[in-house]
Amino acid sequence: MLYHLLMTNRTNAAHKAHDHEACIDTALARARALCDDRGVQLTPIREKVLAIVWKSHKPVGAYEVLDELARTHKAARPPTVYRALDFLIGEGLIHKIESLNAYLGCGEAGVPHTSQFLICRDCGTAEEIVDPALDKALDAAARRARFTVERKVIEIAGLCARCAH
Amino acid sequence: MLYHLLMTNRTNAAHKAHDHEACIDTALARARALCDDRGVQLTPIREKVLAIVWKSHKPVGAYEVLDELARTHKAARPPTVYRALDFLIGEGLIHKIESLNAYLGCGEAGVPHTSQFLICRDCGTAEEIVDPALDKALDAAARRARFTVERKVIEIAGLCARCAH
DNA sequence: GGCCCGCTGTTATGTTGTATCATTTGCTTA
DNA sequence: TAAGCAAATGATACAACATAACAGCGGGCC
Repeated sequence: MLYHLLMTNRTNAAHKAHDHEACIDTALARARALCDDRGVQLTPIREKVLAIVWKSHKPVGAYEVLDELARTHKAARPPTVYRALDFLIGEGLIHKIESLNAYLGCGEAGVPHTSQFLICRDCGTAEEIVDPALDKALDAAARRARFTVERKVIEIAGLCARCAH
Repeated sequence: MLYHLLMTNRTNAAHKAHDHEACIDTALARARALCDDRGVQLTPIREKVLAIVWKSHKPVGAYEVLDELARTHKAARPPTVYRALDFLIGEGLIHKIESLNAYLGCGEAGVPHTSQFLICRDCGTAEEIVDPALDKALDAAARRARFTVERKVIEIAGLCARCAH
């Protein structure tokens, strides 16, 4: 079941012209399943925030999430959003894009991985890629420096294939 | 001359217990030489900001720079600092550490390179490393995605060799 | 002199993120 | 059932990071 969801999502993410409704639904279903497995609460607010982040494949700012959330949840304030984002990051359901101070749905939720991001400055989309060779090279470099890795931020900015034409 | 400076600095940067006064002096001398070559102005404000960033091997926040700068330059305001930082980044004399919203002197100024950063969460120091293999792996990953790279952010957080003991 | 250009001064504001304490909710346990 | 507890949310205030916009100044150039 989880495997199926993963593959479905992966396929969608790989193509820009995809059924994004299905993309969101898949991500939410997977999130629900994961949280259920782990015994943590994907509360309505958290689920709504996750859905907002998944509205597109562009990283979304926290205050943009707040604006969206406030449409259905008048009491929403910055801490409401940041708590939900922190939870979602902690559960590996979204990533923070440090170079944009923005947040992006994780296309590999539930699968241990290190992501890299390709961020198009033209259309704003960010593609999450998982390249084990790159990850290994990074570990090797850290090891040479006797550095204990806890977190990796790899963000490549430029032009996506579509926008480079 | 430039080569000598580079090597001197590199040696210093590689050891934590180094003569940091010399480290700063070297960086400033190199910066002056580079700006002179390029016909751009390393004004007193810019040079002071560069010196402040080089005060340690820890990334420094813009407002920390501002506080320091204001000690000798009462008129300093946020734009003063951000303009200087932008200039220094543009000339490749400092780097911005995206995951910390902070700035770090570039140990390889004047040499075309892509840096990676090893940032210790314990002591706060950031080591700049240049690993061509890692860089190549990154380019290869981007190429596979038909992505045109313009900027790379590679920041590894964890524990440095000293702090991991 | 008159012009332009690069740099800095100055005021105000925009954007991103946290601290802190109060309240609610649902579960446990006596 | 009531007391107690933990997790989540509400609410207010503020801290930290960054930029917009316009004014003034000084040096080089015709």
